[in-house]
Amino acid sequence: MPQTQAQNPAPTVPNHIDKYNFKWRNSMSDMRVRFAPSPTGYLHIGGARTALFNYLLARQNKGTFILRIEDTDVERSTQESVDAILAAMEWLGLEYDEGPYYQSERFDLYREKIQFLLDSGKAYKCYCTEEELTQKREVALQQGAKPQYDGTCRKLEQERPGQPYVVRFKTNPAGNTAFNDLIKGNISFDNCELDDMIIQRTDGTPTYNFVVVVDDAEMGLTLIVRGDDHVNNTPRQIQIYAALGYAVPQFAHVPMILGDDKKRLSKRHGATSVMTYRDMGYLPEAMVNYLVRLGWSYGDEEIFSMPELIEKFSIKSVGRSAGVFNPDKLLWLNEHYIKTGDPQRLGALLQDYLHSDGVDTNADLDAAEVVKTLQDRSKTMVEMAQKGAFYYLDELNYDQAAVEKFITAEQTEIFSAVLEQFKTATFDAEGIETAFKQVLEQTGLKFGKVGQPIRVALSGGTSAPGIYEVALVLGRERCIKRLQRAIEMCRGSK
RNA sequence: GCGCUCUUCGUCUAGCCUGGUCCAGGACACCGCCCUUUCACGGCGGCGACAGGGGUUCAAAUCCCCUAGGGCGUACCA
Repeated sequence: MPQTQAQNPAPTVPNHIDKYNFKWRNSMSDMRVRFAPSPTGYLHIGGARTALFNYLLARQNKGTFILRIEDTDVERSTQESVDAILAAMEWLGLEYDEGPYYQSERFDLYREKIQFLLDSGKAYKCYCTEEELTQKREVALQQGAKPQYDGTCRKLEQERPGQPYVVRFKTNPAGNTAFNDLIKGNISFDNCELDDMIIQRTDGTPTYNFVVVVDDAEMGLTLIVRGDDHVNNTPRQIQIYAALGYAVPQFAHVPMILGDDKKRLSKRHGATSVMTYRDMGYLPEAMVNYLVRLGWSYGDEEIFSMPELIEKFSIKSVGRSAGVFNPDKLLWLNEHYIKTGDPQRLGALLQDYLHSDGVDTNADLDAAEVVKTLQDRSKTMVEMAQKGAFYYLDELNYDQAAVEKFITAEQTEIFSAVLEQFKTATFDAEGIETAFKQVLEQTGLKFGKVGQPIRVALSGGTSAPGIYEVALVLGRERCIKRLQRAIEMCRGSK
């Protein structure tokens, strides 16, 4: 871990207000950024976007992207959540350079820093009980006053050995604390709005607002990009940086993502877990593209590959207002990436989705060719699997209505004619087309008459890729088998 | 309540800093037409916004003020 403590010199950055002689980090060079999720659930849309922005910035500036797991709340943190977050980041292609660091493994460091604050009179022990505090808060709220800690223990003359306590940070009550947010601009808070926050719980564990400062500083972070639900925490964190003698990094607070009712995005708005989008057949590049465009833009451009993003992304072009998550646009992007994706790669993916549907893909079919016939017709990989299952199925799931209409005694002639042609035709695009032309000549029918019955015979339903394509991908053997089956079915019908 | 902050089509946004080129551009969605062997793809077109009110100015989406609405925070959660 780099030693970054306290040697940061002059705040030459004009961006920064430097009222209290805080030491500001002063450049974007050697950029170090981080994503610091707390492992209390899966990686959600909002977290993924924050991670993505950090990743992009790190790559663009040839900096370092650090992953840190904020698991100081031992009660709510789980290993499953860590695994889920790691898996989601990997899926999205957000590779980190350092970490994951676990805060739960760094308690010694935090304890040391808290002791330092205690020793230097910048923090104090507070013996107020939780009940007392909530009561005071309620009273204050009722009287229309600020629900702040009243500082009872701040003035305590001596310690009370044996009595449980929390440690509070002694906030500077005078003046104000300001910072220049790279997204939101200058933000200033009157210090009287800040109360003495708890930095160590009764059980001895440190709290978020404290450890986040220690870690961000100790890990040498130059820029903090995080959700704007943290802007209110920033002034108190800045005071801690100062008290600990750390240089203050730059901040960029990313606006929240809202649901369609303009409320903070949550489960009741539908899927918010990144990984469930994979399960629903979304491609990671679609998710990345969607996420980055939510709150950021680059002229009129909509489509961005990861390399393009690394080149074009800019924190300056990130909007200041919250954005509504729009599943339709995500779907459209997914459709786009499926349409333009590499058939080979999509073919491999398709097999996985097929397997999830219980379809055996051990047939001698070229998955890439299968994909090519379905790319223009599928918005998701799940949809592609549904539409493409018929290629692999030995026993087709016939659409009843289609069968009653198109696989009847009077179609037998068509099936037989095509069957005969297929037996001898050259089985390539041209050969198949010729075979059909022959049939049309023989029977004197128009393609419209022949097409649907054959489509149903080969695919089981009335909606499928073009007949020539289907026949070609299926290959002679399967086509013949399916046509024979259709003829049998015709006999069975009246 | 208090604090911070935000406000251009239903949604994501361009434009705002450096007023005129904006009776506001793009994208998704929606609607219509065309293409078509099914289903799709695609092409073309349409609908649709400067939150409201004052001011400054020859001229305001762009500058100033007020109002309204939204989001976040106000935890021994992160």
